[in-house]
Amino acid sequence: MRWSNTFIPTLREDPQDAEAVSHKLMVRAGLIRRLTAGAYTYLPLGYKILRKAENIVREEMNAAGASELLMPALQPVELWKKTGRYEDIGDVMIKFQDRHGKEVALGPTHEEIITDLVSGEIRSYKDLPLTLYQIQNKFRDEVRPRFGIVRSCEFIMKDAYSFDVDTVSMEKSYRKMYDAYCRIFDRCGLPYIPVEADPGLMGGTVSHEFMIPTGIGEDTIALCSSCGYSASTEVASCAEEGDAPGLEEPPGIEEVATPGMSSVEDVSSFLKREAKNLIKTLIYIADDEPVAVLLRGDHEANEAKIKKCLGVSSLELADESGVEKVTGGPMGFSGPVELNGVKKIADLSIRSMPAAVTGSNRKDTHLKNVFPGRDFEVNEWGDIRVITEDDKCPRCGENIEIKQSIEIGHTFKLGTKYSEKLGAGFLDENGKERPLIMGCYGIGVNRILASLIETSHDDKGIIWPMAISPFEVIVIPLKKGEEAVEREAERIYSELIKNGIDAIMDDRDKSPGVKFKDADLIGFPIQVVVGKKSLEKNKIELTERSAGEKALVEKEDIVERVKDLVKKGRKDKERRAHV
RNA sequence: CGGGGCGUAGCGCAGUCUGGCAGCGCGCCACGUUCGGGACGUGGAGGUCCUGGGUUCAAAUCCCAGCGCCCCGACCA
Repeated sequence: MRWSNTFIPTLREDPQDAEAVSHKLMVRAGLIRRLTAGAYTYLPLGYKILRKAENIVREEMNAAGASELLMPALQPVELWKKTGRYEDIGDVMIKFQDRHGKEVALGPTHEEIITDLVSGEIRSYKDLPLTLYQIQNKFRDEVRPRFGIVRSCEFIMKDAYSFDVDTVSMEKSYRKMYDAYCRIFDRCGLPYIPVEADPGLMGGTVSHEFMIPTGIGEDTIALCSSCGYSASTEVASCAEEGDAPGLEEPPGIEEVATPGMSSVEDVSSFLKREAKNLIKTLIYIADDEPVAVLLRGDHEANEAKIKKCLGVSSLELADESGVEKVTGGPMGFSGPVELNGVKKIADLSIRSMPAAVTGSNRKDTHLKNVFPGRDFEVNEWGDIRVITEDDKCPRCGENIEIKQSIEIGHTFKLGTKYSEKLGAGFLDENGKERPLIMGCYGIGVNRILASLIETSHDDKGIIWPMAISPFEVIVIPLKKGEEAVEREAERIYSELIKNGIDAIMDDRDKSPGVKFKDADLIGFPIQVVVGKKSLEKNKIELTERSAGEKALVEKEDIVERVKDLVKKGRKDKERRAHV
């Protein structure tokens, strides 16, 4: 490819609407442009990288025994109604009516569609196991798209689905996909961490997220460097706090005036008590029943854990009027003391709290010296909070780290959630009808690009690994019109192409500075610079983007040297791939 | 949906407080000189100042309404 023949609009300055490094660099390097919030055009260079990432995914999926197919993005909503996810997914699914008045949707994911397909085609245990996948644009009407292509409303997902006769066999299929994911992310050069996660709306019992720790992303994970424990903060369990220090003569409850102090922050600074000495009381509506959730002031509710603990499917914070109805007092002054007729669920950390501060269920008043057990009873104790940096590792007790991450893949053991509802069964050896046991596996293909840039860049720009770079080599003749320089650059370029190396020729009539800056910004792994001065000494300059050091190479050797470097770069990925 | 910020040439921004000729840098076009880390000179093109309404002799600037984008939160497969 010649630069002058393609379209690589690089920018000197950061776009004003980007905050995340990957977003800024993708726009500056001429990889993407935004059309509207959450929808991006992939320019030629960006699209080329995307296809390279797709191909790695495709190769590993095929190697793991999965078969590629392509389902329509356009889907009837009936199937979603059958599984009950029509309601669950709500406005995230983009829906509209076709000309016949039929309600259709743009697929946010394809469990319903593939299960419906398979239900009509799979009859016998002899057809199983089976794993199918596709790489396709998905549509989700996100509440808040952000970080460029990290969370967009239209994005590219590899979604795979496995079908098995029983859970033992499903575990094998799951493991194959899990291992394939590790190989894919290895080959992409991504520092991924698989963590235990919450299956959420997808259903099933167990799921794993593949996370890339970065400065951005919407997920946080808890990591233990001593034992290797890793889990999404959605599920990471919190160790119970120690026993309450036995006070000789516990002081009695005391009322204090707290005019206008309705937040934990207000109350703690007003009363000069640390947030961790406060008990906050959140009123939730769980499956239409009000529940009081008690947490330490400095802790955050983990709604997934609360749901599990209560065994409910819906959980929503009560609004102002709901709080008043339940507690008799205004929002911001709720407390567990004398709060009757409502179920109270408390985090384990509450148990050992001495002389806590709580709301009184009356306006502008709080209570001091409240002791759990003595001053109020709790219906249910549980681990219902989000893990914090102050917590210890739930496995080994050492310190843990909380890291913001990009979720790049997610694997689920679905079980029979979809197959039962959609009638996807098979006949076993005994002629008995049984539901298919399913798993599903997603990779955000565009997130591979964003994650790579987040984890691999410097102040000059992107540093691509050989496997995902838009081109493996850029050839830069320093001066347009200088015959010897141009002739030599052309020779090297055509030799590289002949040798199957993915090279680009910067044939623009631009100053050397511009060419260097652009090459660094885009981040081609290898730069071959042909200049008059070194050419007079029969030398060509060779730079590896990751190291940044220039080397002078005899011009007779340059093609071989580049070939070696490219091969080595490609080999690295293969070696990692087969560990 | 709540909080904050932004919207002026292709891109990045100043001008808005205090109303009075539409500006700067980069990029772009032409010519010339240049050519090893974002060259220089000369000349030039390019505007719905987000949209609509209002106030005023006069609005990018003040007022009202709306739209779009970004960040934080809520939400999330």
